[in-house]
Formats: sequence, C-alpha cells, structure tokens
Amino acid sequence: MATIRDVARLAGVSVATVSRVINKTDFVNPETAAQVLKAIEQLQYEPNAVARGLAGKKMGIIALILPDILNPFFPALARGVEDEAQKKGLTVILGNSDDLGLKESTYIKDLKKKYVDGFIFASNTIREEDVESLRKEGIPIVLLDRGLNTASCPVIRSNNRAGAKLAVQHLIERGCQKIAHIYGPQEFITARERLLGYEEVVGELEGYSPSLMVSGKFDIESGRQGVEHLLTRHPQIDGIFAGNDLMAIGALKALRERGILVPEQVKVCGFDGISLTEITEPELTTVAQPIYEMGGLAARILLNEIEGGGRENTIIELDVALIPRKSTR
Amino acid sequence: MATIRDVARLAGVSVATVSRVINKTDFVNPETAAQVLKAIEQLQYEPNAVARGLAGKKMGIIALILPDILNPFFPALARGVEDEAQKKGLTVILGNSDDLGLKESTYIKDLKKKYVDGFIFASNTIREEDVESLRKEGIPIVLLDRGLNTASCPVIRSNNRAGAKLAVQHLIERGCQKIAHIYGPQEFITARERLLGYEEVVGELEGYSPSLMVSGKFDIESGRQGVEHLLTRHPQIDGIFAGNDLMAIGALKALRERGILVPEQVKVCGFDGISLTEITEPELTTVAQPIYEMGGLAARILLNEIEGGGRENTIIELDVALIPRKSTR
DNA sequence: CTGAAAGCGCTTACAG
DNA sequence: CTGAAAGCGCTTACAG
Repeated sequence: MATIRDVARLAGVSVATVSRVINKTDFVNPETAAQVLKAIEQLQYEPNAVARGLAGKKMGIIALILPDILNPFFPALARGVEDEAQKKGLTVILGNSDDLGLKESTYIKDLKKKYVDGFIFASNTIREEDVESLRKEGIPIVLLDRGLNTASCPVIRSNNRAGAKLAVQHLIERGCQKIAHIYGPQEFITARERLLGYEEVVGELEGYSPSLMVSGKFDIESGRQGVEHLLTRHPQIDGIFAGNDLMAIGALKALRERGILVPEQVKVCGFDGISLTEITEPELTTVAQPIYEMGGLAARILLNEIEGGGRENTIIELDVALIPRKSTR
Repeated sequence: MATIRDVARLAGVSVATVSRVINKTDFVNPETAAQVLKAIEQLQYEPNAVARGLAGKKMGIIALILPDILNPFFPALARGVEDEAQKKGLTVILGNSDDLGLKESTYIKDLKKKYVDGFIFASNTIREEDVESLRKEGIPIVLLDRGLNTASCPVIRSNNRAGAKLAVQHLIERGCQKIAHIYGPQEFITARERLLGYEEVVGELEGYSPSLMVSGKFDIESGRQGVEHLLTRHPQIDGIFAGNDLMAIGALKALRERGILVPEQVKVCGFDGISLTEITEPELTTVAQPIYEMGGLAARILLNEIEGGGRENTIIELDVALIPRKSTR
C-alpha cells in the first residue's frame, strides 16, 4: 500500500502538503493541490487510519456498550447507531455488558487504549465515576435511559411515564376495571417511570390496590410468574400492563396455559414495541419506543461532539406511541 | 497516561527492555524484569494499543460482517463471536452488509486501513475477489455458510441437508402425507442444501410433485405468501417444511388467518432454532443450528490464525438437532 | 541479557 | 503558500 511519502514524492511536494490537501486543513495552491490529487489517484493512496489515529488520538471508531444483543430490544438500537456512524465513515465496536458494571469498566479501559472516539452506553449499570473519568479526558459519551442525577453528558430516552399512562388509559377505554402491573427492576429508571405512570392513572380507579403490582425482571419468564402471582391474589383482574414487551409475552403464555382468553377475559399491553409483539397470538398491543431512531439520535449527538460541535448536556425525551392490537381488542 | 518511556525512566532501563517484559518476547534478567514490573505497577501503565497497532499492523480488533443484526438469527452469532473474542482481549467491530456486496467491499477497505486483525463474514454475498485480496495481504478470514468453490479459507456451517432430512422425516413420522416446502433464495447455499435434503426424502413419497415447492425470501412475509400459493395449488397439504424459522412463522400466520389448524390439519416445521420459535402459538418445531457455538467457533479459528497458529482451510459442518414442539404434535 | 536507533505512517506547530 | 522536523507511543532487528 502506498504511503503519504510515496504520494509526496510522486507529486514533488512535502508530506505536510499532502496531509493538508487530504484533510483540507490549510490553504494549498490549487495547482499543487491538483498535482497531489493526481498522485493520490495514481497510487490509489488511502491514508492509514492507525497512523492517523496515533497522531490525532482518534481512531474513527465509536463504542456501543449495551447489556445484551440477545435481548430483542437492542438489535434495532445497534442498527440505528451503525447506520448513522457509517454515514460519517466511522465504525462501531459492539460490547455486551450483561449489565455488569465490571464489564463496562473493562470495556472503557480497553477501548480508551484503542483511542475510540466516543462511547454510547445503553446500559443501566454504568458507574458515575466511569462517566466522570471519560469526561475528564475529553472523550465524548452519550447515555441511554439513565437517571438525571448526572447532568454531565447527553441522555436520551423515551417518555416512559407518558407511555405508561397511554397504556393504562387505553386499557381503561377498552373497559378494563381491574388493571394490574408487572413492573421491571426498580434500579432501572425506565421501570420506575413506567410504574409511576401506571400508579398515576390507576390510583384514581375504584378498588385499586397496591397489591395489583408485582415485580418482574424484564424477561419472558418473570412475566409468566408475575401473572401467576397476580391470579392468586386477584383472580378478577381484567387488564395487565406489563413493564416491557418480554414480560407481556410471558404474561400471554401464562394466561393461555390457564385457559384464560386474551383479550376476552384479560387484556394485555406491553411496552417497547419490539418486533416480537407482531408474532404472538394474539398480537400484542404495546407502547412503541422509536428504538432505531434513538440509536440514530444517540450516534448523531455523539458524532457532533466528536467533530467538535460542542456538547449539550440535555436530556432528550422522545415520544412514544401506543400501537393497539388484538391483545386489547 | 504514562508511556513506555516513563516506565523505562523510572525503572532505569531502556524502552526496549520494557517492551520485552510486557510482551514476553525475549529473555530478560529476572531482577530487571521485577524493576520494570514495579514501575509499571507504580505508574499504572497500560500500553497504548494504537501505537502498538501501528508498529505491529494489528489493532486487536476483529470485524464481524453480517447481513443485518435485525434478523433474529444474527444476535446469537454476534454474541458467540464477542464472548470468544473478549476472552482473548480482542474487541469486535460489527458491520451490517444488507447482503450488498458493495457494502462489504467498503467495510473491507475501511477496516484494512484500521489494521483489523481478521474478518468473519456471515454473509452470502462476499465476493471471491475480496476474499482473495485479504488472503494475499495475510489477513485471516473465516466464512460462515459459504459455498465450497473457494477453499482458500475456513468455512463454518451447519449440516443443512441432513437437517432438512430430519425435518421431513419428522413430518412423515407424525403422519404427514403431502409435505410442501417453502425454500429460501437459491443463491444461498444454505437454502439450496435444505431444498436438496427435502427432495431427497420426499421424492420417494407417493403423490409427490415438484409443485409442492414454492420460493420464499427467508422472511416472515414471504412465508405467508408461500402458504397462500401452496393452498391454491394443493389444498390437501398436511405438512410444511419451511426453509427457515421466519418463513415458518409467516406460514403459521397465514394458516391461522385461513382458519386452518396447526398441528391438527397441517403440521409445520422450521429451520434455524431462533428464539422466536418459542413464542409463537403453537410453538414451532424447528431444526436448531448451534448458532451461538458457530459464532464462538468462527472466532476461535480466526483467533488461532491471528495468533500465528496456522490456517486450516477446512469446511466444518456442525450438527443440527430437531426440536419437536407443538406445531407438529 | 540489554541499549541505541530506525521504523510504523501520519499530523502539526514553527519557520520562512 | 510550503517544507523540515518533531512527535504520537510502540516494536524490532542489530550490536555488543
């Protein structure tokens, strides 16, 4: 592969000049520039990204750290990030953290050594100190679904509370009187907000009781278990709002196993809008987050900061939308 | 951050010596080594991966190029690759090719500039020339699900033909007489092999007709359409072997819409073993590939070659397993 | 067993 | 407008 020296030699200029025309970092006499361009063309020269990275401390790579790509929420997010990154010629490193703070710290340490341009964390366990240390070194970072305690970097998330209210109101409109909630892990702000939205609407209903809320782990199995607990406590429930789609799917399974008809006897609504909701039977009503767009937006904000566009430590809440389907008909 | 010079200075040795103890690349007097280690400890020194990459032409990154992470087949593959890569301290860059040869070529060009250590292609469209050019430059590469025309690098895939035979035999055992097949794009070797396996078994059946085969695109929608075509031609079919799980899911949908009972009237079997098959109603019988393991194996073979372990241009065919579920009960 | 020096291929003040 | 030179932080023959 040709190097910048080869180009310089062929064009009869210095490597500094070649560098300038490549990076448009300084004015160059149009004629010499033309010479250089010709030489580049002729040699099929492509700048070496690693040498450039070493000199500039940026490799043209962004890191996306998420809990687990096997969780059906994340592929769309990853795709959103990747598509946006590619438009700008950057590549993305993918890391699964399994929501383990240790794995995240390890990634941060490893990837700093690789001069990654920036980080996107779609992970609930990122440590405050890790965020701070990156900030201090001037490495841009964007967070998804994080608390507002730290306003030291941009945060992107959906309007979870409003979404939860949409879900519960929808169930009420469809005639539900006794609406239960299977909530996710309360260390996740998303889960907390959704629970709050649920309480806000349902608290005013007659016959409401806190025992209509059961905990789950945001996975299918815990959704199933949640239903079992609920049914022993409240056999008369006629609506279930699950804190995410996976738990809603588990709920659907449990109900079917017990011969309870959805939506005739119990209506079910999920949250997230992952594509799985289209293949259940009945198809699942859900509050859809713009997952792909969230990934894209996170990438755009990050890239903007990487390119020196300045940082805005805003919290951006995206709108969600209720998608009514058969499970609440 | 401390550099190797800082360490050398503190330890009172040359940078060459420090490099040697870090990389265990040469014998170093145990006492000086201890000095160096102490200095490293004291300065919290971590070698800069980019500088190392520039010198050694390897960044400690492997590239995984797949068609689309949104396709539920690929997250498990990606996870298998990542877990294995991480064990060795490498990170993985993820690229979506959308099965477009152009995107793949672009990735290859970009990532070569970044001194990626090796490539894993889980993509059917990789060009022969691209493979060759990588080989020529000594960049290791492993292919998934590729033809055997090119024996210039290791190929990993499942035993697709045997799997198809398992599926069809299972349908026969369950009493099916008229078994249709929705096959995937024939430019994919996986789709071809599965079709061949189907023909092999079903060709001996009475009343078999080639019109029992209809084409699909490996997605849900085409599975649904496949069923519609089949039913107009052969209203009496009682078994369907879909070329992959997504098409099987589409088939399930189409059958339900027409009020045809599965498994009572028609039994359905898919292929791949993606997790979606557990949430359909009825749950889907499928031929499971060891997807996660395939990713892990691909990574291990690649890493072995990266570490100089030599290359074996073998084609490895992994066993598949039939998972009987309600859709064929 | 260890060091001095060149090299990996760029970028970027500093001069002119 | 352009060049010489230092620097980014390592590795690796080559001597000794």
